Amino acid sequence: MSKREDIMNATLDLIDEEGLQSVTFAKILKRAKVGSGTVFNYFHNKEDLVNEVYRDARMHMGQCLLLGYNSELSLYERFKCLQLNRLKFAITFPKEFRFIDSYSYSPYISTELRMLDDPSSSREVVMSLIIEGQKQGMIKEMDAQLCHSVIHGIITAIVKGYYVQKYPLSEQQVQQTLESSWKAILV
Amino acid sequence: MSKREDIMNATLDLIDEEGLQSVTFAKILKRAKVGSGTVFNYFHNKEDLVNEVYRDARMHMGQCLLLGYNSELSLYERFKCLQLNRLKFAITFPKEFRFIDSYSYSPYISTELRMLDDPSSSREVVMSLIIEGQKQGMIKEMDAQLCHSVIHGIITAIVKGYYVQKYPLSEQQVQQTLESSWKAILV
Amino acid sequence: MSKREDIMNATLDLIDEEGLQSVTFAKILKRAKVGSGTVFNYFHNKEDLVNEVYRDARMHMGQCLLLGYNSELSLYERFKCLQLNRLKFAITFPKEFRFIDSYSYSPYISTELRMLDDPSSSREVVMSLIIEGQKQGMIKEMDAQLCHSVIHGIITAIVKGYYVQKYPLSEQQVQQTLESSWKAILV
Amino acid sequence: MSKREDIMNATLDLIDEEGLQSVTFAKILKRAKVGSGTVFNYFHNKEDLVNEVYRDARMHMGQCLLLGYNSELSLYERFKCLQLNRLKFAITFPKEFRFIDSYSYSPYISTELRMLDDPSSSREVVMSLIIEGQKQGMIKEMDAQLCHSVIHGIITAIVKGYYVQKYPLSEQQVQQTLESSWKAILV
DNA sequence: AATGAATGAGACTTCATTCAT
DNA sequence: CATGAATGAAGTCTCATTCAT
Repeated sequence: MSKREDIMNATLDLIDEEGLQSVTFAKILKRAKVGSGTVFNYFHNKEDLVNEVYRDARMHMGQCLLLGYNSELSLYERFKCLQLNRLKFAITFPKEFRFIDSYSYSPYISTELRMLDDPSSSREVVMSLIIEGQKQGMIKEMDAQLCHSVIHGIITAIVKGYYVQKYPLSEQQVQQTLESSWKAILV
Repeated sequence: MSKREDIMNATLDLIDEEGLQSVTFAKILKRAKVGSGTVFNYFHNKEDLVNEVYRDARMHMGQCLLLGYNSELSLYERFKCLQLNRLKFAITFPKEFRFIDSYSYSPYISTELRMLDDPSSSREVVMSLIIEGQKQGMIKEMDAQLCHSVIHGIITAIVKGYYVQKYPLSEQQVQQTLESSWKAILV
Repeated sequence: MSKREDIMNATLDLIDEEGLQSVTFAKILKRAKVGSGTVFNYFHNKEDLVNEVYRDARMHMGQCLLLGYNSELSLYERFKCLQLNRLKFAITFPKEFRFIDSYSYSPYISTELRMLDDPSSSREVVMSLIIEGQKQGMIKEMDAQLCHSVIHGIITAIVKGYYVQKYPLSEQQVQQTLESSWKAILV
Repeated sequence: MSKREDIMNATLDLIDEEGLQSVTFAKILKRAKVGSGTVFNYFHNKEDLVNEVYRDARMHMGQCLLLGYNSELSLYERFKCLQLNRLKFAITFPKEFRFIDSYSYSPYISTELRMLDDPSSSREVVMSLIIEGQKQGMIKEMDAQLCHSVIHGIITAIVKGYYVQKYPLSEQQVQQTLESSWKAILV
């Protein structure tokens, strides 16, 4: 693994463990096992490093959200695919998910990066799915953005509870969660 | 207003504006218009100050969440009351809400404080309401904590979208949100 | 003596001894006997500190250059006064003089400061004296700025030779220098 | 052109543009278009590189100062030749001249190098010319070194004014400058 | 109680230099 | 010879905290 990756991994780990505010170069260097100068051969400064880590996490999530998405499937199946992908991503890559969730609106993250759209723009996919459902009369006639917030918010809250071990997430509970989020926006 | 309050208000303002990580004493002192030594007459150190601000915010939210709660009302009305109270609090006191939402799991906030239960323990009220609904066969038989996460998550996501002006929150949209969260947990 | 003065004196000393480029805060702090933070209560950064030292030196020199200047005196006597004042300043305050001479065109010194005119603008006094002499037919008809460079250059070169002990500057040699510079610009 | 020369030229350019203190290897490497290791094949370290550049400049100036010098000519003509050579060198090779003038007494330049005598020792030529003139009763009886400082100082001051465009140096003004410096040391 | 000058640990960053390729 | 990734000593500067007034 390259030094650059070592540094980025160490940074993500530390952000997750101690919070962005308490991540120092000294800690990063020690964990990544590189000399202090090395970081600056790859990143212009600390903010740049953090932003690169953020960009990577966003790109990664963007890819995962659309895994196995098949526009031929029924509305409900597509909905479940997208919601499940998000849930799985959050569970499989908790550090990435938490970092994105916690710091997207931190002043440390540049505005342009925050606005970053996923590679294949999963956000757009979800939005158009909602609108399609509304046209079909299945999904409630409410602001599509609001709708999006509702279903996204459920997943986010669920995984956060899972992280702090308020409950496990068995197969059954995952299904219940998906159903809940589906029912929340039905007419 | 006392110096102590000046300091705490300035601190909350700055946390909301710039993020906890970039709040320095220098900025607090300037905004609160006090000398640097004064802070240490009221707070042991910076962590202590932040935790006091956090405690205040939590206490305040705890009070607001149960405003007008009447255990005589129907299950649905009680549910709406609690959800609406949370939504109103978030809209009326955005700085408090965001601070609590963003930093509850920051290492800066002491564990005991994070666990803090509201004065009249609104959390318990919500939980028992869920369990009561499940006994009556109205609310879906899923982990009560999970259920709680779902309805809480919807409110949180909605107000965050509102903060960044993805949509306004008209009376109608508020009602739609409450309905959504209710339907999300119905059998 | 105030800490601020301690710091400025230490800085001037070190610049003179080791050159601007090798002056570090560590050296300044040690010599001025102050803590590292103290400097930054008085100066915004290193460049600011150096510029303040430069400003002081320029102000000081400006005052010295016009000491005892009497516009009633004869042209030659006024000329000698000005030249002698510069020579004396250079001899009495070698650190200030060398600093000004060496670093006026260093990028470290801000442009505005470099352009700084002496309090009572000794430069203007010299220039008008030259022009007056030209009108009287005593001083050679050459560009007044060029004339000024000539007489200033002689003093500068002389004191630099004196600094490196190429020769002492006895009373007689001072007089010879003044005469030389006078003759250099006579018709 | 060899890499070695590329490096030395880049170094001189940068010293002139930004000052010795802010010249870094990174800048040199970029401008000279060589890898970082390459420098160390030619120069032991940074100080060594700078000293080599200085030596070259001094050697070059030494050669130029005696161009066309003819010991058969009259005292005044020889004087003018030497002074004019210095003036021309300064105008033709401003980077070399400024480097020598500014940093001869910098601690970066080794003492031995600073003392360096020109190949054909122009300094000695000027000095003996002065002494010869004094024996003939043409040049004022003052310390020969002082005398040397006077005429050298005039040229230095003139070209510095020219560099910052205080005035152009027309043929006439060059002649006036030479005359001035001659008159400055006449009896 | 209120102040703010002084402090120093520790943060970020630069840069000359090395060394394996 | 030529390269440039890696290095770490040393630099500048920040900031929470102390303490005499």
